[in-house]
Amino acid sequence: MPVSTSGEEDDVPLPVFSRRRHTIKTEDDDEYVAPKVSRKREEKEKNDSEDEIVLYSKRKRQSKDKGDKRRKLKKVKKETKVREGVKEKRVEKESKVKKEKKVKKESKESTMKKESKVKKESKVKKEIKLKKEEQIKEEVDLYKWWENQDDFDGEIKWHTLEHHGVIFPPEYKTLPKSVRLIYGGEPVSLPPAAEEVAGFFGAMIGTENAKNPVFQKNFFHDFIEVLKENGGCPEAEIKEFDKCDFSKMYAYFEKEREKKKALPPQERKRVRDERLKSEEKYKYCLLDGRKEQVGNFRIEPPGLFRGRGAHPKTGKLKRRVYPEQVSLNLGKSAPVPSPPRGHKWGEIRHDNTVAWLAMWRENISNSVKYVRFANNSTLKGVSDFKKFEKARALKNYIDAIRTDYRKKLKSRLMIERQIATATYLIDVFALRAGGEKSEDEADTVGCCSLRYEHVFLKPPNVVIFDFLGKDSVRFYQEVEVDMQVFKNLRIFKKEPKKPGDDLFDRLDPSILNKYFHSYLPGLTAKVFRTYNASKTMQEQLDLIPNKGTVNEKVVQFNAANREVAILCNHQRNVSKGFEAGVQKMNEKIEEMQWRKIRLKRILLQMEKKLKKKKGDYFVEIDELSKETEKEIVERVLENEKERDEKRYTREKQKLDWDKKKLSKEEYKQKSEALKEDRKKRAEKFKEKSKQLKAEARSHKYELKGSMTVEKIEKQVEKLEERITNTNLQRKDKEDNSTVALSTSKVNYIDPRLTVMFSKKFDVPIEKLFTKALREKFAWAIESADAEWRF
DNA sequence: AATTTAACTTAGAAGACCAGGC
DNA sequence: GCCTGGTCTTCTAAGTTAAATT
Repeated sequence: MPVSTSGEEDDVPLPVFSRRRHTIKTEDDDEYVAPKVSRKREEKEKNDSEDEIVLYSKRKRQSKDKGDKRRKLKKVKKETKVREGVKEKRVEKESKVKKEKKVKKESKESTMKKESKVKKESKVKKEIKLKKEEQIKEEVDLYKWWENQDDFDGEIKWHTLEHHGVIFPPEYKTLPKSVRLIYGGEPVSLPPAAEEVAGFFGAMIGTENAKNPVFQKNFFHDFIEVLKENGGCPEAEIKEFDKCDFSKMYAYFEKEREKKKALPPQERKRVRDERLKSEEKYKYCLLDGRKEQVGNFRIEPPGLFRGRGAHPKTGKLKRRVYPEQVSLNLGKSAPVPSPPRGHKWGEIRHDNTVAWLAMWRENISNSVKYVRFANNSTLKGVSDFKKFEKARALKNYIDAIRTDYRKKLKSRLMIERQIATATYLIDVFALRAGGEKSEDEADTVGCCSLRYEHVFLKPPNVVIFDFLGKDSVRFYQEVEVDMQVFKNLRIFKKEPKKPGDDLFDRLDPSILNKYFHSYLPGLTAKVFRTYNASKTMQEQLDLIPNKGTVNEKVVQFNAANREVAILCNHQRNVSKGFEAGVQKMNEKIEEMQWRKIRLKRILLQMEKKLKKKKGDYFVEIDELSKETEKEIVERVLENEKERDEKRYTREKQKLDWDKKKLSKEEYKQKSEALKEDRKKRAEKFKEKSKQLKAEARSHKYELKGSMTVEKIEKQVEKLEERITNTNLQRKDKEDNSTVALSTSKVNYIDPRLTVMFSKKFDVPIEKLFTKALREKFAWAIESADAEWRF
């Protein structure tokens, strides 16, 4: 145990080790040597440097504030002056763009005409659909901010802002009287507010959440609270979760779900269109006179909080939000949207330095939720663009940063060593910053918050990371690290540290980020993730040869994307149907294999000499054992039988459904026909079954006159194609089962890389970006060419 | 406090499959 | 035998909201 120095512990109750930064013995010869200075001096040094940091940041802040103010003033002046001119210019530009688009459209139409003669109707339909989409897009997305980039630095985010407020979830409608909570065997009545909460849980019976004891406890606590607030339950005092029986409620919701599912399509469409129409006006807002889309204009409905991982608050009641709790952010001269009848808005603000339209405070952890612009909006686009440009700027500093941290890995100052080591981890393993978390959040960590137990050291230089990261996604990696990093980690784990203690006891994200700022203003830990993700993507794309079909190229692109996703540890849960899906695919492949072999046997039976001509072609015949074949045949038959049954019940159902519309005579006739059909099928099946089984036994086939060698060979070829295809699909499915590609595509890979790939490899961008992403990344689609590099 | 990143849920689209018509 | 269009199934994208960073 090292002797603690001076009276430092007095003020801050930190464990001893966290205040120590020297004299740590290591087992290896190349041990960490404490700086050869007196303790006093060391302390001074430390204090000095710490003081300096504080002073520095203070100074910086002051000057920054001043500068900001000055800049702000200047900016406002300049912008108001310039704005008018810009506006004019913009109008000009827009009309020009419009004209250009018109011309484009016309030429497109003429080519379409030509094509339509050749192509099928359905294709034309698709094109029309696309065109419509384009038109809608044009309406919204006329403004191309990226052609006007100069007016986007500075604090001011907008000059005028109008919107229609938010949509509130519908009021609670009480359940039918018969649908009750059962308490201790007796149905009880609940005040509507409490019934609603009970219903939230009732709807979740059977889910993993509802089985989670913490979820149950939190739910029940809040349920009782609401019950008490509303006068309680007249029949019984509800105080034990285990006495509650939600099955009536569950059954009711289940039935409602079924009903909704069974709704005829037209009715569904009608409901949907109605909803869309009533929401239309909330979808758009007016920002600096331009129409822009709003993202989440709906206030979150009440429900049970579904915290991820082992969240201490999971299951708590997320309360209903009323207009009184909602603040709107609007331009000064914008009309205030009228609140729902009988209500008032909480607050009207006019803050043009922020990018939100409305906010409210939620009751789970008392944080703020915002209504923001859509992903295709100017403001989001601008910040996305800036994000990627910042990551690209890091390119010019990364060598220096790497050289520095390699050097500082051996620094005599503990804090420097920790900074260097952390930077190494962030740079190499793409860890997140790892801010401190409170007790009432899930226990997840990032770099700075890594603890003793999250890192296992295996000499000489293997490290096993095992911890829960964001969203409680497990980060597990066994990796080789730089020798010095290994030594450092060992030092950071040195006694008296024990499980539960911070590995980087001198660090938090702000310290780390301050260090990064010294290289490049605005450089933070997360920029490294963006940089390394995009860098990796660039490298991976560079490896892809420009050949093959479009689909093959897309597969290659996805493989590159997957590398990035793995780097960023973007995982997803294996979907529940996955196992079964793979199994089914395997069976399908097996079946096709069997069909192929069967065809080849037929070929041989037709012409024996074929075997001599191309022996290899027939080798696989012997690779299918009789037992397996029998199994396959039985399975094939089983499936067919099932299908026939299903088909019958379906048609019967349909007929019964239409019963009212038909005369008795008609109905009778039709059901007779159905039965007849069923009988016929059964007979046919029996025959087929007999034949296939016999074939499997004897390998003798009944040849039909229409068969020719060429035709069968063609069929074999087709099957082969399908088999390789299905195999590929299965591999893709397996490879992607636990990896989420979209997160990196949406957030980390510079979209211009995707655009570059699209142009260079002649892959339509629609194959790589969904409609939403095409809109979000419109700036990239227009600005990158085939030669663009990250 | 404000913004970005993230996985989960769900609704609807795409694809597989099949029957019936040419 | 091939095409087409309807139906069922599977997959995906959009939407939602939790959980990070700064």
